[in-house]
Amino acid sequence: MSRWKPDAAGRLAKAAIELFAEQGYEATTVAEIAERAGLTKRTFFRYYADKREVLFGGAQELENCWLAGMDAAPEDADPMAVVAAGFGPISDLFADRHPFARLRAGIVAENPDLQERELIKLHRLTGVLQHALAKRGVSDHAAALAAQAGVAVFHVAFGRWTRREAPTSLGALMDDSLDELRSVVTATATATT
Amino acid sequence: MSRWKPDAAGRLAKAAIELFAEQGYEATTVAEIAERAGLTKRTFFRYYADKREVLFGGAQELENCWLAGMDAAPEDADPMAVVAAGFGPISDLFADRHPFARLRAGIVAENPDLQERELIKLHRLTGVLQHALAKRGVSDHAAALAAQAGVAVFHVAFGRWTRREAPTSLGALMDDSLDELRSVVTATATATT
DNA sequence: GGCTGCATGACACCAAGTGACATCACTTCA
DNA sequence: TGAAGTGATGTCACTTGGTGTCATGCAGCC
Repeated sequence: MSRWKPDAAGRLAKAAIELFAEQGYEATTVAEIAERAGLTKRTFFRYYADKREVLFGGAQELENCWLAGMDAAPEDADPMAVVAAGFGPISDLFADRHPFARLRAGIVAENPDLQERELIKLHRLTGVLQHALAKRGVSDHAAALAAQAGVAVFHVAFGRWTRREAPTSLGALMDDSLDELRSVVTATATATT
Repeated sequence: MSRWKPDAAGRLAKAAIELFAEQGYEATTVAEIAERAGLTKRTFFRYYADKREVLFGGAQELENCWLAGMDAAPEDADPMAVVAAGFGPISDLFADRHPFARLRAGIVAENPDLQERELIKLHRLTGVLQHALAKRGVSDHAAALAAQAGVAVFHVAFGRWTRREAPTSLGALMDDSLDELRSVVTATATATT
């Protein structure tokens, strides 16, 4: 019918973000999003399983990127170092997406449903990292803890990154957060008993 | 119009569980649930915010119960002991609900949406416990860790409890899980570095 | 009796999501 | 060159979750 247009998924995501930012998540309808993208509601659902998912398309990419980074870590690295080996690639992945991430974070922050979905994504990510560590021969407990810690560090750093107007390096923020975590944990360890 | 019937919420929950068990969660419609309870779809949504919520009505009760148990802990108890002080009351709370819990667990296990919701509930619960600990003067880090650990112990023990056909004591299972956690953590601590 | 408050029913409505089929552009191959 | 195939999209009808609104019946109360 109408001429073919490239990157339908991308156009849908862009339209969605814009509309969510303009009118709020709940107030915008999937049909509106599709219309702004020059497509149809039906087509929207061919690219995204549900309305929320349009904001979480990056999750898979993040996962792959992190895993790839971990694969590149030396065989004998300790678990936390393996996890941290993903920080660099992740930083690169998001390097040019600061404006998008900022907008997105604001939208998610205002809707409980979206926060639910984000929580799930982080949870799944943790599971994936844990599994990857386990396949490297890391013990179950250590893998679980390192994965938890890694995702927590990413989450904190990413939050700080999106809250800044001027885009700093996400990688630096992740390194900082990891340092903080280390000092907190060791401090607790000394103070306990 | 029709004669007044008591415990509408309870009847809805009962009808829902039955139907979910018979036909699956997705395959049963809110209208069906309401009809079996002798009510209307509209009335269902007056008692439960959404279809999933009918399976999570106990969350608030659990939360209150746990907090009450923690309140009863001695002023100078260490954080983990405070959290564990809720185990007794929780065990009592669920004492006569084993069949229900068993059915419910089976249903939740088969539907991703319901698992999402359960994850959120646990997450919220963690936050509440953490806050309660903080109000007692526990440091933020310790509160976060103790809350996480407590909820994890509850989750594991509850899973084991529901998987048993004969209802054992939930309290005993929680105590066991806590012991396991302790040994795992100390073992890791010694084995590390 | 009449008033008030509460739980519910009845009804219309919106938006998310899906299934089935048509259509258009583009490719391939005889 | 043209028929057949393929992939992305449109069209349309439909189900279901969820809500707003108003009517109705039952209770207690003065």
